[in-house]
Amino acid sequence: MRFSTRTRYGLRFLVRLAEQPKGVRLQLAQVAREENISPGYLEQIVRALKPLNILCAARGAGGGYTLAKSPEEINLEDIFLHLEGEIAPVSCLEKNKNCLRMGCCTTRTFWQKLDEHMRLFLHNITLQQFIDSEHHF
Amino acid sequence: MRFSTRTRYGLRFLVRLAEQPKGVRLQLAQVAREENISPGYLEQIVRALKPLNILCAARGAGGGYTLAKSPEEINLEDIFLHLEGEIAPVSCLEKNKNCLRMGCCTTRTFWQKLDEHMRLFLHNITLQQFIDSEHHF
DNA sequence: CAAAAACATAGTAAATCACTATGTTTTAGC
DNA sequence: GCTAAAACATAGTGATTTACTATGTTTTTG
Repeated sequence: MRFSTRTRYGLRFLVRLAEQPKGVRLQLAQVAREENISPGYLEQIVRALKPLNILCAARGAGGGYTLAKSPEEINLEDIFLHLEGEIAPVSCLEKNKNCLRMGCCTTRTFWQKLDEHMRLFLHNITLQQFIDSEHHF
Repeated sequence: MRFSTRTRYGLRFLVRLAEQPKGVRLQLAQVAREENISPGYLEQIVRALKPLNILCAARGAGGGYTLAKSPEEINLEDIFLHLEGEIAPVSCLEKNKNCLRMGCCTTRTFWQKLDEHMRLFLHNITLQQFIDSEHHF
């Protein structure tokens, strides 16, 4: 069970944005340099976050990114969902895939519980917790 | 975030053994047939469980496997550890690997918490819960 | 001693991962 | 308006991992 670099890098990018005072833009290339992440790769990752609508992008020279919401309104379940593709721990649980063993599988319910447990954990963590020393882990 | 077929198949094999009355042996090939798993692959998986010492193997004709402990003594954390290799959600947390960003990483503590959370969840689930309708998920 | 089962290692096709390369489009500043 | 800088976008690619298969050896029962 392992999360990809996509999720790790993406999260670090978002934490960087969350650390910024409201309205202050950060450029992707700069974050990539500071975080030691390949700029081209980070661009792909950030693009995957687009449909989530938590990013404000300014194009052109002097552009950059800000968060479209405040950090406490952004939870990790959503972020992980967009970066990992799906969080489901086993392929049997993916939607649009109905497992043949569904009726008889002794382990299916377990995997569902694990999935729920994971989602709940991630749902209750917001970007705010990464920057707030009070709620820091 | 996804668990491999190794873990899924291995778990199903162990649940099969747990379902059996105490002392009743099951043959790997039979389980593989009934669970629709490649026998050769299942052998590899079962071999990975060996160091855990939860299996009793009888070699030779008429041989097979039983559990070496009662199902409520076998928890999923141990099983997953042996089947997945390591449960750590990100490579930075693996032992014998000291991440360069360790001191400055804003997300490391989060990954540690996720790791602990996951382990605790798995630790509190035993094979018994898969066969017991009372404690069934 | 033959068959059946566990034990063991090596190889392999397919998929996934972690990028790189090569652009296009938009905007700020001169 | 032109140029540089930044976001936006797609395709390709080498390395690694996954999910097996193939080919045995060893042990035990009948």
